[in-house]
Amino acid sequence: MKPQKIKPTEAELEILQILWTYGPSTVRFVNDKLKSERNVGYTTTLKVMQIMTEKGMLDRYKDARTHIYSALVEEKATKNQLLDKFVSTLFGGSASGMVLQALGNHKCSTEELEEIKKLIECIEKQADHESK
Amino acid sequence: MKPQKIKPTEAELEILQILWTYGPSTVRFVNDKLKSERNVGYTTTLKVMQIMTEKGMLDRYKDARTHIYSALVEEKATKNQLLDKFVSTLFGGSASGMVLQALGNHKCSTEELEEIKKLIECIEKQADHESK
DNA sequence: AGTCTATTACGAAAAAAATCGTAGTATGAT
DNA sequence: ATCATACTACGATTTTTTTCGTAATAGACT
Repeated sequence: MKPQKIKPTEAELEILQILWTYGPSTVRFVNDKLKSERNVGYTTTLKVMQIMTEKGMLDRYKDARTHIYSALVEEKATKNQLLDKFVSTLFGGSASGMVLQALGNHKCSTEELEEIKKLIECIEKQADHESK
Repeated sequence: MKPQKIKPTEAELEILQILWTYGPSTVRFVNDKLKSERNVGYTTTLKVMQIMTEKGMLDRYKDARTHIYSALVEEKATKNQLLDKFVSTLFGGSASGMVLQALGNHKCSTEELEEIKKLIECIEKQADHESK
């Protein structure tokens, strides 16, 4: 089965991000989180989440008088797909090009940099093994 | 002067990418490039480029019977801004989180990995100096 | 001059996304 | 039972983006 094309809109992505971070939530909760960033009405958020449910991005169940929504699309897979697209549109498919620009412009802590280095070494070691 | 908010749409981004890569071009050229990816009519591309010109993203001058368009928005700055937004929407602002996921999932050549490592060491060295 | 061709201008339509008002419904409190 | 409250459902509107048809224009060719 081909991995379905996930193509959330901006608004949908914001909502997914909240559900991924905090787990299954009510519309009220999601809307409150959104409002800490920008102004958005309750029914707007509700509507978007209803549409997402129709599209199969979210699932929901009734709990007392409210609905609890949860993300059906998997966080890692979705982000990977978006990352892919981002890299291919903006960096001609070169992940390293994107990484170089990201590192050059964002402040990462020393710990974070160390973690990245560690991962690189790990990848290199693997490649080394495979080539034997 | 505040750096203007650049918010190209998908279609606009594709066009910018072509202009950044190949330099000032005609609509015909851009449309041909686009068509190698997906189907899009000539007047569609023309229209988008005209709108981009109105918005101040592109500039153009008349050459014989055609127009030559060029990007007014700077490549690096634009990509940085988009990267910023991407990181903040999808990775809670953690550039390293994004980098880790990117490296984990894209194949980078050994040379590319080395280049990234080099950059990291360079950044670390700088930080070290500054802290003295 | 008349015809062909490549391009631009203009406007409209279609499609996609975001927004919100209003009404209905159910629960809990008085 | 009545009222207040907190949701949901529904539909409509607005805004943004994409798309393209048609007509006007200007060289190039004969």
